[in-house]
Amino acid sequence: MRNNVDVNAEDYLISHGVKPSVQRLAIMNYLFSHKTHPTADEIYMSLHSEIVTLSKTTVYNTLKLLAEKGAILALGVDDKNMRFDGDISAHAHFFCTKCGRVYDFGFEIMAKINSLASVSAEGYRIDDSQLNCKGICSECARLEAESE
Amino acid sequence: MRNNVDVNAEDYLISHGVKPSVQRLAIMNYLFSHKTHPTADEIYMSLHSEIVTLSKTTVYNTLKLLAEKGAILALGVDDKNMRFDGDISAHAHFFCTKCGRVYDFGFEIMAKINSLASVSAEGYRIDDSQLNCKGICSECARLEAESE
DNA sequence: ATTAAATTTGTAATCACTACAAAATTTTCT
DNA sequence: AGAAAATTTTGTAGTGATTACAAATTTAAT
Repeated sequence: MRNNVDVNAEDYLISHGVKPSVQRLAIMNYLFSHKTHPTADEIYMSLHSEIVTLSKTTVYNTLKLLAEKGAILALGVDDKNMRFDGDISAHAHFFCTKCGRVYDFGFEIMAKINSLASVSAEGYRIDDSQLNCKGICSECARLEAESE
Repeated sequence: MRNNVDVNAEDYLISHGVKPSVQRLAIMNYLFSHKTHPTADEIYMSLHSEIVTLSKTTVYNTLKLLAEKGAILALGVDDKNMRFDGDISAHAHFFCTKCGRVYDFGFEIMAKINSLASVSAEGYRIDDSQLNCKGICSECARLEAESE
């Protein structure tokens, strides 16, 4: 399930209670094919060329809807922009404060966390659980080391 | 260490490499005595009465400085406002989407996560690690149940 | 005391995101 | 099919948290 390459976006939306439309399918497919955790603006910029009439408001509305329906993840790792992820399987995220890229990791760890009864045992009804990490990614660390 | 009631703010700042000042001490003490994970604006509003000359920019600057120095936590649980925490011990946060309150929990879980080698083993240099949860808190759930 | 360095302050700007209402599209009903 | 209702999309205008910046103030150094 980690790789939704062969998942049909139309069926996927329907199965999450979202009525498909040209715009919604385009956004969903974008998230399926771009594992970069894009911002709303990046999605808009990219889809704008193929759907000329697309509005930025629609992108925001759709992303909000998809997140509410549990079809995508709205990530809070980057405190400047919201980032979106078409992969809803349990995993953690790493935000590089140097290059701004968001990486997936910790699939095992998040599965373990979510399986822990104690997380939900404190009387709260948890709808969303995210493990967000920040720091310097390996590539940026290497570039930094080289330039010295 | 979970309760910094008896910690001297001046010593605390110095030990974190922050030169104390009237404003910095006031903000640090506010976070020590208010476990509500306040926003920058809430801190400003509250301290404004005792330090009349206080500027909102100073509050933002100070919070940023303290977070960079590791003296406080800048929380990304609430995607509208940044929340701040004077308790830097490893623990998770729960944001109630109904009332907006932020609760501490998962002290054991976060300690476990941070001790797991796999978290830092993927080549990234992790500086900050947060487990952020969202949902409905027990009080809001009770109020909702009563009104029905 | 003077000069330099660090800190604070206020205003103006930024920019991600949302509100809102009109326009366009899709669905429903007869 | 055709009209009416419901849904979706669009564009503009706004909001509000955060930052940029430069002047003013405070603190430290010579």
